[in-house]
Amino acid sequence: MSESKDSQECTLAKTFDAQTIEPVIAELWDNANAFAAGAGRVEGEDSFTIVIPPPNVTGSLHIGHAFNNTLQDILVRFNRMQGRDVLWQPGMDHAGIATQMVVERQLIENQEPNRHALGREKFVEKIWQWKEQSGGLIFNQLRRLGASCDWSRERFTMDEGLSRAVLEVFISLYREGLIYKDKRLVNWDPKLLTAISDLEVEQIETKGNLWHFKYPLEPGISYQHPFNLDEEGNKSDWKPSQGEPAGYDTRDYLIVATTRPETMLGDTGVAVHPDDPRYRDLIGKRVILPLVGRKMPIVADQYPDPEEGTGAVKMTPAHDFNDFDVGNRANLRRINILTQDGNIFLKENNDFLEELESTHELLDTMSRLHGKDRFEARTLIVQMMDTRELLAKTEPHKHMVPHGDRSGVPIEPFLTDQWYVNAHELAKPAIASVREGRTNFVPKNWENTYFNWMENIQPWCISRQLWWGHQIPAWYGPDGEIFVEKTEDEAQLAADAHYGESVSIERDADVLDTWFSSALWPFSTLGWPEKTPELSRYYQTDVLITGFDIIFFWVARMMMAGLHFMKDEKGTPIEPFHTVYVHALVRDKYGAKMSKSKGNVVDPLELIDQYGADALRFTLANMAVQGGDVKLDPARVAGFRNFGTKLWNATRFAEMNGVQFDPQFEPQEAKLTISRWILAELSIATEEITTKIENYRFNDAASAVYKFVWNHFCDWYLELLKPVFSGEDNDARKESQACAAYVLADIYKLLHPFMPFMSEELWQRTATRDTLLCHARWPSAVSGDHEAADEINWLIELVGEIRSLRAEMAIKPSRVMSLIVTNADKTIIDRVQTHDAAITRLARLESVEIATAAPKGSAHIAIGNTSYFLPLEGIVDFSEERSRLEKELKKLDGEISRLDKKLGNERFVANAPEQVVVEERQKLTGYRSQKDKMTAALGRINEE
RNA sequence: GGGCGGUUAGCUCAGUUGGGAGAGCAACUGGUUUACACCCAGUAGGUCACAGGUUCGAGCCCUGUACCGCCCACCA
Repeated sequence: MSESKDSQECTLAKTFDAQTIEPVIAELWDNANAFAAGAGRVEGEDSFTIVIPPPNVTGSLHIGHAFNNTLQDILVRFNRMQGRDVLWQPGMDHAGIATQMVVERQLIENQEPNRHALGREKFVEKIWQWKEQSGGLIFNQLRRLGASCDWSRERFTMDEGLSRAVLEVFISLYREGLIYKDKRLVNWDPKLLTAISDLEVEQIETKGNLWHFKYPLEPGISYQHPFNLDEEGNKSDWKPSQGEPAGYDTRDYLIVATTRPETMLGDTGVAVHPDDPRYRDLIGKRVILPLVGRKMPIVADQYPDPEEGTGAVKMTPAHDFNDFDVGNRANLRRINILTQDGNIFLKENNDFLEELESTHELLDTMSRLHGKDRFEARTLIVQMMDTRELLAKTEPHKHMVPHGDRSGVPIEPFLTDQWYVNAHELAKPAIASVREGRTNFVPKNWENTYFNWMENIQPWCISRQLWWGHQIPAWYGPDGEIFVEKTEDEAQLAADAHYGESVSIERDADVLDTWFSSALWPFSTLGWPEKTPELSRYYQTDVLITGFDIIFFWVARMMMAGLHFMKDEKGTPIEPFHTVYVHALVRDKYGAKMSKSKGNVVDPLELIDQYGADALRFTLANMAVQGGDVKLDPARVAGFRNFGTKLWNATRFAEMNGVQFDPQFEPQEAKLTISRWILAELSIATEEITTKIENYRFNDAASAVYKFVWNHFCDWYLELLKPVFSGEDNDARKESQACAAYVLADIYKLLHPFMPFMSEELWQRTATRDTLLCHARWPSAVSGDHEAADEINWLIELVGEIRSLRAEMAIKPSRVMSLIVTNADKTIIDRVQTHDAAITRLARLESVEIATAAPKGSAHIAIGNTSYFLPLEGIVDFSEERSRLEKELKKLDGEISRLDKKLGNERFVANAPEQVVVEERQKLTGYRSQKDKMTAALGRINEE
């Protein structure tokens, strides 16, 4: 190549080496402090804030994080390029149970003393040490993904500042009566030895049995129990809905059913429905609890369903949530017969022993069952009941058993003192905000889920019997009086004042549920309760991006906390965010949930190693369809890596042809049709990408970039430029070089939110830039140029038709031939002349000639009113062309008759919008003219 | 039991206000052309789950059915 054509050596490698370059770019951003809040902003622009869903301090990056953070980063980078004052607030969650478990496990592995041996203070110290050394791994991984958080503002839920916020919130809510202490049943985890909230309980379907036990009535009491007879004359159960029973048995016992025999030791009654005719006369009478000998009342309650089971239900108020409620209404005793770790507890259990006679049977029961594990006790009790002929029936039974989501063991409803938040009260404004559109869910249907939960919300149990977390700021006086204060000193003062003397107080040992501090995240991270500049600038945050699995855990609670504590000058509550974008969970390529046990986990870091962060991000963005699951097939990541390579090579090609950024270039002044065309296409793409990101249509935005780069820019624009670059027209070449550079620069910008590394690298390498790409101004769309578009679209269609025809006719690619154009008007003649070089090159022709008559022995193409012929004589068999034309004609006939019918339908013409009718008419005219030409061509072939 | 979502090409999925269905991958045919084989050109492939209804017109709206998935729920 000669110097005069500005050609130069290419400085880019053949492919983008993500492994090497991504870290370099990351460092470039780091050194420039490129993601600090407000970096790159334009004076006067609004702020844009996202708080990261804080990952667990124990966590490492899984594919869900990668997805979630990719979407956040797209929005953040997009807004930063819009010139907004952007803050992406990063941070981590102390993750109470999870972290404590990790460190405890580590102690075991290192054969160090366990936490009880260490004591609370030392153990917590160990966790802090662990956090400093091993915690927060995930942040480096997020950096590798390209997450543009303001890392200098990293927060931790156990930070001093955030802990102050927790303290403030707890104390305020306590003083307002919205936090209180209560003794009621909680979900108790017998393995982790702590209470957990309803949300941390997972219902798992389990195969079990329904055991039917006979509970004898007090001596001397009996009743008539109805029965039915089946066809074979056997007795069967009778239900109140079945009319008259076949007969009655005299019974001196009741039959109750249970899935949990081990809890019967804590039974304190039997409940029946007040209207159940079978038991009406027994209400107020007593039964005797087998194995124990406790005399328990038969009580009436609405809870038992006469149509279910036997209609009589044993009551264990201390070990079952329903029974607890019934017990409250019927005034039944609560007897706890389990220890914290789920063993039977009878000896020296005063609740249990109260009112019992010390019979031989009781002593036997106690010696056989005391201290036994709850499941072992279940088997034993069934055996003991069977031995006494009190086991009426054993039915296999599938039911949902609550399990602790962390420990995986069945949870135990357990009677303890715990702290609760009055969620019902706090939920009211949170519901109203969404109801009234001040906070919006995207997609909107998640609002139903939100309402459904919020409207049925239960008191939130916030105390945990753990050591890692925010210790509850409550102290107890000698008689149990509670003093909630910020510090021990203040509590001491309050206590002394209360008692009128100096007393010793003791702090509540429990810590708060981790989600309690997470609920404050959107304002605690900004410095609240201090009135910081950040708080006023960045709160309310803009959009929260999260998976649907934590709407309840987190979104709902942030709404409650934010609305309660954040107010404007007029005292109007401010929502923590105006939009909640809820994305799907990432599943494997078969749609199954990823889990370690299934072995189908896709490790995002492996994908990054293999294909680069950009490729992974682009894949995830492409799959972020609103509503659907995301099924990730690693093969797709390879495909999008290829997309990156394509652009990389397009840049290489441009560079090799002297394409250089020219600040003088004004797109409005472009003269060449191809320039005006690609600029118009660029504008359309810009408009679409912008709108789609603004509407959280990440997949549409990504595919719009993809299409523009690959199908418009590479497939056509660069191909069309090849003859220009090698041609003699210096002005045309110069404009093309400047125009290509201009378009490329915009491509880098448009691509940047999706593929930040490669786009930044190309941006930096293709010109001397006065800014980082991540701070460059987002392009704006300008109006299109229809004339140029028509012309190039004609060109594309023509070349496409010729290519198809050549392939169908099996004409060798190496064979060049002429194209004969007939029936061309001035416009077409001009176009043919202008694009002669491009057409011959792209369609592999020798020349393009204007003629007045169709040449002999040629294949025919009709576009608009013009005919194009490829001479085939001596090249192919004409029967090929004949059958091709016949096939085309058949297709056209189909279309024509369809349109004829449609347009012949008066009601269509009358009712359809004017524009649709016009379009259909135009289509019909087009097909007809094409048909005419095809018919003529066929006629010629048949003559020859 | 309640609620939500899905069913479109061999596979994975798009299809935003109703005007005869698209992409990527896979398949098939061909290809050393000023970048790119992680490429280029071309081809084939669909009763849009089923049945009704509304409409001039339905993948899209309505009703029902079947199958699949998820969430919530106190069935002893």
